[in-house]
Amino acid sequence: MTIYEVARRAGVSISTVSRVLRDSDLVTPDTAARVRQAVADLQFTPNRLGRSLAEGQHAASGIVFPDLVGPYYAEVVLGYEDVASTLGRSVLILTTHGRADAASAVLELAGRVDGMVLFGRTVDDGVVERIAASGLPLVLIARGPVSGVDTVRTRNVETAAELAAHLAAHGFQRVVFLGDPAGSPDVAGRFAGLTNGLLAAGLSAPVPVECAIDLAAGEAAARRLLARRDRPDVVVCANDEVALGVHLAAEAAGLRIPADLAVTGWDDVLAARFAGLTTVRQPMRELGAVAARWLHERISSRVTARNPDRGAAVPVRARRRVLPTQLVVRRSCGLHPPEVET
Amino acid sequence: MTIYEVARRAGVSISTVSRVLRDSDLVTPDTAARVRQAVADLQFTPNRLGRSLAEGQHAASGIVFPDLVGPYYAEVVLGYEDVASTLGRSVLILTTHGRADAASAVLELAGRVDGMVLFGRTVDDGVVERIAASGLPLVLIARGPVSGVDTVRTRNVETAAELAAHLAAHGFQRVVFLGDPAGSPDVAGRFAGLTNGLLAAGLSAPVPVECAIDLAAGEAAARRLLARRDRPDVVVCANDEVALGVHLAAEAAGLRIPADLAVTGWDDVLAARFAGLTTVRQPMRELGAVAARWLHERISSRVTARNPDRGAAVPVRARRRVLPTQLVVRRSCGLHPPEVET
DNA sequence: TTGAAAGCGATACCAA
DNA sequence: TTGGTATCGCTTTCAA
Repeated sequence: MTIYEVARRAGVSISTVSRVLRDSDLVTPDTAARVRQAVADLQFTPNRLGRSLAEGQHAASGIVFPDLVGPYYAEVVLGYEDVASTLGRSVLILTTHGRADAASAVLELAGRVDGMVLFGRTVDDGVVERIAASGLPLVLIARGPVSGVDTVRTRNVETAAELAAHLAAHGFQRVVFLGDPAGSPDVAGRFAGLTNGLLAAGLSAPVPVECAIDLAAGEAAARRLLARRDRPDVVVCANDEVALGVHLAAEAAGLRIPADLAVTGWDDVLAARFAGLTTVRQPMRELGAVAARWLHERISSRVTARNPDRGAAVPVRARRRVLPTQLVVRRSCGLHPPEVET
Repeated sequence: MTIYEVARRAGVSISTVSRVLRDSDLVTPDTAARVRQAVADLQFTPNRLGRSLAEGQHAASGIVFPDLVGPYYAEVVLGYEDVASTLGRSVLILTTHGRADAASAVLELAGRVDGMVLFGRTVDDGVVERIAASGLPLVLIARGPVSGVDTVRTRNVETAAELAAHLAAHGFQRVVFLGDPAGSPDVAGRFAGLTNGLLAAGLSAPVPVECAIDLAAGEAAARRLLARRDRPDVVVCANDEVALGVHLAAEAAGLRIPADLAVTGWDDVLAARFAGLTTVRQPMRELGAVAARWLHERISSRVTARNPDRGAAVPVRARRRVLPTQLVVRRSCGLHPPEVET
């Protein structure tokens, strides 16, 4: 079923059918009606490929995640999809799963979209630079900046320092950080902020214990940690799921939280509320929404052969935005109110 | 940057470049090397539109959700994306948000993919039938069957009846169901099973109280419910988020769970574990994974002009699969072990 | 083994 | 206001 059959049925040329389809006003109401009738009769839907090829536009954008496990990514997708679809763009998602061929998958995706959003821990900066150099509009989420590319992230360092101050006020001494700072910029920022905060409070730097970002890993790591003679006072976790894993391990070991062990997380997922977990709230949907909006602006202001110069008012230089985060104190970090010196 | 430039640089025709790109063995290793060199030099990536148009294949599939809020959908996407991308298909997602123009958005998506998965509560059967009639491979999730279309769902009725029996054994009398059976087939099944189970146990049918499927709605509904003189013994919720909302409302009202009020949910999200919520576990990832696999089979066995008859062994008749679910008893439904008669 | 050329299904320019 | 036709970038016969 193509535009040719519609044209034949309506007794017009394909040009006219195309015009009617695009709501051009260069068509007599009468002819337009005949064409529309034919379209309805044949239940015709124009083929996107033909259309996109001719227009030089996919009318789609992509978002690349390292992984899709847990509420964090789900919320980001949600915010992204919502905005992107409102802006008339289809959404393609891709998960790299830390696979070795992630780069080729991302490159392949790049060929299907008018622009894309890349999370940290998906592909390395070399790939990002290559794609950026190809002229494809790009927005980065939760990763270090790449020259010339917009970046959105959430505040890690400052809020982690705030958390550290809070913990210091509780009087904790032995602080362990559960997570892999080398694994992601977000985690690195949290670790750095925690370190800063503890040092500023006159305490020693936290001990980092490498741990993957999921409940099972947190639980396993905590099991080992809690069996040690020099059990920590408080375990600061890279995210809530790790913290919830610690929670389970502590429970299994017969330790009470926070009496025997304090725990903190990051993200403020739903479960954190019910576990009474002290954590940091991130505007996850907003992260996706901002990325979608920025990407759209970049795409629609792009100067191409077919789009000589619409001259939208988008800054040429790369934008950076850091969304605010908020410390959420619950019972897992100790009895309250502590004597916080502010 | 097109195949023509690569051809010119390598000193061959575009046919040859295309062959090399497709790894055809009709090319001399020598020529192939020259072409690959040119491809590398120019950092050439073939345009997907041209390719798809020529092949008559998108190499992509879509999945349509009513909404993306909460862990349930996130897990389904995860299972879906994982399988689809492994099978070499890009994934497009679309959320209808109950919008009025959902049908046109879905139809538009249909033009971008080789097949798609449709959740319940997205578009009505008329649209599904129309798309199916157009020949696009389809798989339905969590919705009533449509003639000729594969359907995957999870067990609702039987497990809800099992839950009912468990609650009856606890001795509860006044059972309220929080959720909208008319709103989705899943919820309808849960309500029906609950009713069956209670009646079978000699109790009266549950009272349905309409409520949207989210935490805030559950909390609000519970606030009203708990203020009433004839407060229920147990509130059976359409899903976990509603149940967690009830949890919060009960807490706020100074009621203890389960002593003053029992609550149950559905889905077994992470928070359920930490809230001690009795619920039903659903294989959500598996739901997405099965849908992705079935869709792929339908797509690849489709007989088209370009694919005369690969004759893959896919049944012609529509398949139906009901994935098993599992009752997870925790403390929110009462002190244990109750005297369950089995 | 390679190349020329005919599509694939739209859009849009240029004439009429 | 309409129609003819080149074009988008690639795949794939059909010849050579």
